[in-house]
Amino acid sequence: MSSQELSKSYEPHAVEKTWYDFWVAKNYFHADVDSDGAPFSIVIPPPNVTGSLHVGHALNSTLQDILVRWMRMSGRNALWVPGTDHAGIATQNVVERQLAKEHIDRHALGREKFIEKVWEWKKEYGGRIIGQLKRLGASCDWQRERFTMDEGLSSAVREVFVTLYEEGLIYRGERLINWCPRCHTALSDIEVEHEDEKGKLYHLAYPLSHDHNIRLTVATTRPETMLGDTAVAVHPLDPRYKDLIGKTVDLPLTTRKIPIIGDSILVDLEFGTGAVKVTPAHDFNDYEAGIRQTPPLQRIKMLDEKAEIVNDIPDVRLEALKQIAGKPAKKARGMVVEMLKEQGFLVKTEDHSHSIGKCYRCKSVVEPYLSPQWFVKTQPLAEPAIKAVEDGRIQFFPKGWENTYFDWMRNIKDWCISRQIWWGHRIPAWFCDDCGEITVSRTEVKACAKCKSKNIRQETDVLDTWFSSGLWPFSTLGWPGKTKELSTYYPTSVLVTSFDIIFFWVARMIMVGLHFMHEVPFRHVYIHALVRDAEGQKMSKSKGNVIDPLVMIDQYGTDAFRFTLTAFAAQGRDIKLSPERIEGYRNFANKIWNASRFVFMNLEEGFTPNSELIAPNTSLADRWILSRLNSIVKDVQSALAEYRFNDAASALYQFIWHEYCDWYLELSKSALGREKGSAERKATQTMLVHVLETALRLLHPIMPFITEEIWQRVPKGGGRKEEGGKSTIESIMVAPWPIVDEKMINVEIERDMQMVMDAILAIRNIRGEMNIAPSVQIAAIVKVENKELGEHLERSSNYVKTLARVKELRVGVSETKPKAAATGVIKGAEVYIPLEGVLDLTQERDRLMKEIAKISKDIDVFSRKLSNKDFVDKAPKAVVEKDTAKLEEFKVKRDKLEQSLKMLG
RNA sequence: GGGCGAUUAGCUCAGCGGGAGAGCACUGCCUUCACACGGCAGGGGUCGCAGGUUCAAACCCUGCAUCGCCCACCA
Repeated sequence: MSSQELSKSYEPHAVEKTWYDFWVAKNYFHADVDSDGAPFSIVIPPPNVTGSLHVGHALNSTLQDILVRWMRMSGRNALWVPGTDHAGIATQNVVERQLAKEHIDRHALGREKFIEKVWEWKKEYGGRIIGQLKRLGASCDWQRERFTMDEGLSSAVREVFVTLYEEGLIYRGERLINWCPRCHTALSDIEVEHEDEKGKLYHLAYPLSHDHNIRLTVATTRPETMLGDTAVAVHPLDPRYKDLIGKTVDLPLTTRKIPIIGDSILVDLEFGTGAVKVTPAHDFNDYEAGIRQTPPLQRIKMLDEKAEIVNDIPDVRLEALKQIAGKPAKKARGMVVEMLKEQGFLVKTEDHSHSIGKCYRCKSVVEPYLSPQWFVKTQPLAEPAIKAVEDGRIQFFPKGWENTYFDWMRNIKDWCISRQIWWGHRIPAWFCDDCGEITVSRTEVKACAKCKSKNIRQETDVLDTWFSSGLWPFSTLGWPGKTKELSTYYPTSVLVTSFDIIFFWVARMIMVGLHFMHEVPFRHVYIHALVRDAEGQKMSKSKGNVIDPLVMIDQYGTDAFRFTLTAFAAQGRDIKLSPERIEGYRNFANKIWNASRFVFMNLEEGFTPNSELIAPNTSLADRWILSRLNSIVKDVQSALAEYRFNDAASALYQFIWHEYCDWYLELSKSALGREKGSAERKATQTMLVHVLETALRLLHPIMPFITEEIWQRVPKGGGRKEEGGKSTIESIMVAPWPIVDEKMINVEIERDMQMVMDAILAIRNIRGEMNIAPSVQIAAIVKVENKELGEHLERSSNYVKTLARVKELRVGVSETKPKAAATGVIKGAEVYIPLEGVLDLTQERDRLMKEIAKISKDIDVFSRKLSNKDFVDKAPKAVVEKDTAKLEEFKVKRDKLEQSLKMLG
């Protein structure tokens, strides 16, 4: 492992694939149910098969990988289950589009053939995202990869469906649902996105049946549905209209008379005209009002499943309807408005902005549509699910998301689970054409359960894709079988996901998991941020601001990319990502690389670290870096345990760069300069290796590749015994996680080291301010307050000489300031630099005056504070004492500075 | 309409009761034998606004403003 083998900068692409293949070959990612160690398990939020890796996946997977690698190193039986989701509508759309390019229509192809095509597509492209996860370094157990339409998962789906049906928690019924006219399917409430849009508010005049001279004006944004009106509602207390309740109006364009009803929920006295047309088959509020009324209102269907106007409305003047039949809703609107206008029923039109529901997959405007669908009765499932979070069996991180969860769960509505598409789990229900009975079964049905007729056909609808992903935490572990995987890894330890699927997925997993497993699906839910572009915009293809993770990986390396995501993964805040931000961490990777190069360069051939030398009785620098290292071990550990990924990352960054590299490596140079084989050199070499090796292990979960690449070159044998015999370990991935050694954390050592650092900084500061060239060696004189400090500094004079480029250092209690000298003041001492030769009196005077001004400000602040009686009386004693001491310190410092100024003349 | 979050150095953000911090950017010096993807030194902020609590407020409370997100049936 000679240093020549290491290039001058880290080249990620040369090593990433090699190590990933190595890990796979060694089977390190595989979790064995029989292995020792407390189980730790995560199931991946299965990405859509249609997807390719975007930054959201990259963040999500990086965080999971960090947890899994960390836990695996910590000796846990760690499992990360990967897989993909069949993503019903999304995938069907993709394949449809692909077929359209070949001028093939799915209806012409037929259901069976089309599904075959989708499978073919899945086989060819469905694995793409998995390959991309591997480039990211994800240590998933690929032997356990699952797909929501695998045989096993499909039987889990069927088991859950049938059981819920038998329990009366799944029912079929005609309800008003959200219909996407483009996808030709029902959607659940949360699959509808509401967007504000500018539209028109049309005022229509409906003549009273008993007196056509009096007309009731209603306001509507959707005039085309007026043909389906079955009532006009007014507020029962409205003095304008209350006497009309019970009378009827003649519905324009039709021959129908519809009642005027009173409904205080539907009608807002303040809005519009105070009178509302009621169309129960095409509006959710009207639908509710229709049920609420006694007797319930008729529901007249205007639209068919294509959201086209249909011709089955009773009692309508055919000429009006004939014209618009078969037209899409939007087109019909214009035509109906035109007709109303011609016949004098349109009073006025005004601009109006309101929110419009759109399909979350294709952004088409959804239509409320009355049709027979399958539903899950959610309330009985929601109650235990709410309780599980209330009593802490499931904890959200950050906790604030629990409120979001509660809000939704406490107002949950039945879940429409049927979709009128082809790709997905076909609902296991059979309709009897003879007696109308519905037979629901776990197995293929041949005859009607009631009349035994063979004249049956299976439901053509499939299930909402979220139905199967809701079972993911246990279906992937072999349920409904009673597998060892289930008993070992369920409940899973933590779910890592983003907030936008709390309702879609998290809530449903909790409901279904509790119902079927009688145990929560996961103990923790970590909700991470959304990744946005540098301006805080959501990334989208149309905006062209998408950052492709694979491009970033190509450009900066996987580790730099992962570290960036981790460093920005603060709880409760979105991540604004830009390439420049990744560049900074690419530099960090390079820094680690070069620090390692330095260490290796300074080891003799065949060097073996001697763990005996890692003891608290070596040099100050050694003891200091050990103390710092152990603090960091502690910090990283607790940060990860609390999902403070950014804190773990910045602690490591700070330690490795600014403590290990900036100080320790520099400090080690004097010891390394000793003759080969000397005790001091050997101890320092051991320490360099030990700290590097430990830091690599701490960093490995975040930066798996570079840490492995370097770790493989680190001479082993120097680790602490309780961390196991590292020399036999083949990979950092399976090396033990560092354990903090509290004894090594030593505040006195850190304080002593601080004094040395302060002295060095003071001298460097003078050099910088006075513009003394680095090549110029200077003399330094330190006047210390007491003998102990003097001895201490004396012992560390090598450090000061090397790091501050001092050729001669004098330390003593009775040292005095030479005539033309610059002064630096540190705690417990004064530093003088004789300025003969380079002296610039004016500059030095300026510097001193600036410093005096600064410290005078501090003194002011503290004097004022301490002369405040209330403060002295009421503040804690320790605080007052601390501040008093500080004030004294400042005053002494100022006196010294003033003295120096005087001496400069 | 309800809820949540944000507002701190030019930018991105940490800090969440006791002397305002980091990274990037900026300025000066340095091709010092690990690293110029570097080193050393430095400049820069009345912590969104207005009140209040407190001996003490970036931090707690109230209100306001701006931005972002989520939820909700406003015809």
